[in-house]
Amino acid sequence: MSTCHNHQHCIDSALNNAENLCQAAGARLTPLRKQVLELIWQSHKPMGAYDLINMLADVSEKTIAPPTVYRALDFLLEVGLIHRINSLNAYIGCMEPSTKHPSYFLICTQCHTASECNDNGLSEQINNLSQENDFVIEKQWLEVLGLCRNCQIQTSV
Amino acid sequence: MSTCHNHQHCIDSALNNAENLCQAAGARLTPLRKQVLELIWQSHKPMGAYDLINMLADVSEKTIAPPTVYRALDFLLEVGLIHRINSLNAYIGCMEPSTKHPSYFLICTQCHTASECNDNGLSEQINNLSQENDFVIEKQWLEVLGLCRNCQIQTSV
DNA sequence: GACCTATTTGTTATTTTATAACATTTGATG
DNA sequence: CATCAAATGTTATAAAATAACAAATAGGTC
Repeated sequence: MSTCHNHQHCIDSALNNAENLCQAAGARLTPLRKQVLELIWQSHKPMGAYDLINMLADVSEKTIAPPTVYRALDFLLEVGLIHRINSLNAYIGCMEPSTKHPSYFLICTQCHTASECNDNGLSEQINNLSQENDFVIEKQWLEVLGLCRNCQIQTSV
Repeated sequence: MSTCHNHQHCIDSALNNAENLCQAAGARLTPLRKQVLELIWQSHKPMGAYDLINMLADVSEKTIAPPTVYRALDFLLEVGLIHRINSLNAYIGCMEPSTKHPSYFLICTQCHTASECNDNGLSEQINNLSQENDFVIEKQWLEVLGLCRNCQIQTSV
């Protein structure tokens, strides 16, 4: 991903965004939570909880137990700053945390990049489908696994 | 679910279907695999692997180790006789195993009934979205959590 | 600032879900 | 009936997540 955009800028803006959102919502983006969010934003690939634990241990020079990270993840999920990729047991930064929205992802099985696609047409279709079934939506996840543009090229060479 | 249809018929037809499909595909629906499929079809609720292990232990009077069940589940997933509900780490019988198709589910958070909805419009929408992103689909899952008709009524009383 | 309370984080142990590695059995085929 | 591949059994372990309780810390109130 660092090939096609300035990723440091990406991280910075995500963190700034997070600060603002939390402030507005009266939620506390503590150092730990911010650190976890920052680690998640290191890449555009979904990151496992235990990956984060290891990264935290590396950074902070003290071991971090699972509950610590899971609580930070729960907070970030709750506030909408990250999404969970269920098919991978992994977590990824939200591209548009300012508005609550469903979690739709295209996930490359080769390079593991996950790209969020907030598609209104798709949302409507799912809303309609739910209405037809008298079903009231609480949460929703779409996970599409496959090959991204880049990896199709690599693979076909 | 047993309230609105003859569930034994449901199970029977699923098992028959499975027999035929496996025969046609040259896949072996062994007694164990059939038994696991039958247990999964006991309800329209997603069933955990360890639930199945316990049920098998009850039925067969001998303990069944995890790998045994997971291998049966892998087989059934492979052939397309069941789906995995990633958000619940659980497995459920496929309603239309004769054709390969994506896994779209409405899952009630109250009664835990999961209903598969094979919607072409939705499929097309997702295909379009993928094409726009030059993404080649391998697998896909949609999981919508919420309240089914019945449970809305129960809840609002 | 001192005190109180709620929130957050630390810590230990355990649960839940899934797989690795190797042994044994079964079943189709020559 | 001998052989080989596929399926199942067995033991141990990995990976993901949570329960339960203790300690620390941030905000609000006097």
